[in-house]
This record gives sequence, structure tokens and C-alpha cells, in this order.
Amino acid sequence: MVQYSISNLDASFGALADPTRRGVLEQLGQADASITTLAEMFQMTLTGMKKHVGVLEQAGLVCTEKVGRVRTCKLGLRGLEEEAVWIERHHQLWATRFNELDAILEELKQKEK
Amino acid sequence: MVQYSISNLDASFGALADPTRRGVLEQLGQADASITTLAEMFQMTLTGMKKHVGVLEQAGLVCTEKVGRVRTCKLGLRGLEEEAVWIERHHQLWATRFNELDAILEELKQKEK
DNA sequence: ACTATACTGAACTGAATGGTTCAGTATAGT
DNA sequence: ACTATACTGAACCATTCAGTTCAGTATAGT
Repeated sequence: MVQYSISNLDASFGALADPTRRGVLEQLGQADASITTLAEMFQMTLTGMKKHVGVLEQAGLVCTEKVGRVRTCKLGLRGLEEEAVWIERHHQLWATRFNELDAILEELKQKEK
Repeated sequence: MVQYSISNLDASFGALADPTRRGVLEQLGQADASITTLAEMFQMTLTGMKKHVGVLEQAGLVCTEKVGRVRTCKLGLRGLEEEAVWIERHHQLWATRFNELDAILEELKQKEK
């Protein structure tokens, strides 16, 4: 059985799998925003948006702070580092696989001659 | 309202959100495998594994070919390019935001003097 | 021809998701 | 004090998801 290490990749890739949430990240990349603002931008109820923000917060991609009655959302402190690393590593796996394939094809070509 | 462009990021990030599926990709990075092999490795029924492979296939991360009675799974032709690009772009958004923050902090420090 | 293997598909289950409404609490402004 | 704003939480709903079982079909080996 293959053992996979525990990480929050589940949470973060899960968070990124939703277009609304990717949109929220995009937005927060431009400027911080309140739940209300985000809800309006994505035509959604406050409650709905709060859930999305909750998911992003769980994944560590967003952090929020409530001052007075408004909760302001910003990009989280850690910024997709882990995800970038994972993707990059696998990018290389792909490259390796296809290089091997190339090598094999190359070999076959040689034999043809 | 914010408009977001259509893409298969939903499918691919969704596919990556599951540890079993990330494990399968990892495995296929080492060697091609049949559904049976994968099912055994991840202690799962054939049917269950076939569904996971289906999800990965939909996302274009895996491709399969059935010859005789065995279906062989390999890494898909396109390899996380789109995802890498998305992540990288947002990596930069983060950087920008935090650079701005640095700038502001720097400014505040100056005034203190 | 017979048997074992490898997959496939339909149908079912429990839990998670993405959204809603509605009733509440807390703060801001007049 | 009163009213509007901003959020919060519980409860609900339909859909999807991750997995199962079970009954099939097709191919490989003897």
C-alpha cells in the first residue's frame, strides 16, 4: 500500500477548485474587502460568501479580522508555497516520464537505420 | 459583478484535492499501471479506483488505453501546465501585496525618525 | 469448452458542498 | 433611544462525492 504524507493540500486544492473562491483570491489580490463587498461582487448572500471565506481561511489562503461590525478579508500570510512546490515537483515527474519516452523513441529510430 | 473566465481549473484542482488521486499521479509518475494494480496499492475496490481514474482522466491529467482485458493508465499528455501558471500568477499577486505592505511599513518607519 | 482474470455499469449509501432563508446579535450614525 | 448596517448561526435543500456491492461482459490461459 502506498503511504501518503498528511498535509493541507486537500484543503487548499479543494479551496481552489471553486471558481467563486478563485475569484475571491483574485479580488483580494487587488484589495482587501469586507464580506458584504465580496457577496455583492459575486452576487451571493452574505451567509453564502461567509462560507466561502471560511473555506479559504481554513486552507490558510485568506485571513480575516473583525473590527467594529465589519470583517475584513485579506490574502493569508502563506501564499500557495506548498501548492506551488507540489505542482512543480510533479511537473518534473511529467518531464521525466516524457523524456524517457523520447529516449525510447530515439532508440527505436536508431534501430530502424 | 466579477466575471471569471471558463477553464478546466475546476476539474483539475478538484482532481488534485483528493489524496488518493494525488497518490495515483505520484504512482503513474513512476510507472504506468492497470486499474487492478492501482486498486490494490490504494486498498480499494476496482470500481472505486476506476472512478478516481475517471476523474483524473476528465481533468486531462491521466490517459488510459484498454488492450485486451487490461486498461493501462499513464500520465496525461498535458502536465499541470495550466495549474502551474495559475498558481504562479497568484504567487505574484501575493508578493505584490506584501511588497506594498513592506513599503507602507517602511514609510511608517521613516516618519518615526 | 471451462475457468479465472480484468474490467464495467447500475444502484445504493452516508457524508460533504454550495447554496438558501430566517431569526438573531452587535455596532454605527442621528 | 432608534434605525440601519454587518455580520452570525441554525436549519434546510438539492446535488455531488467517495465509496460500496452485485451482477454482468469480455478476454486469457488450459
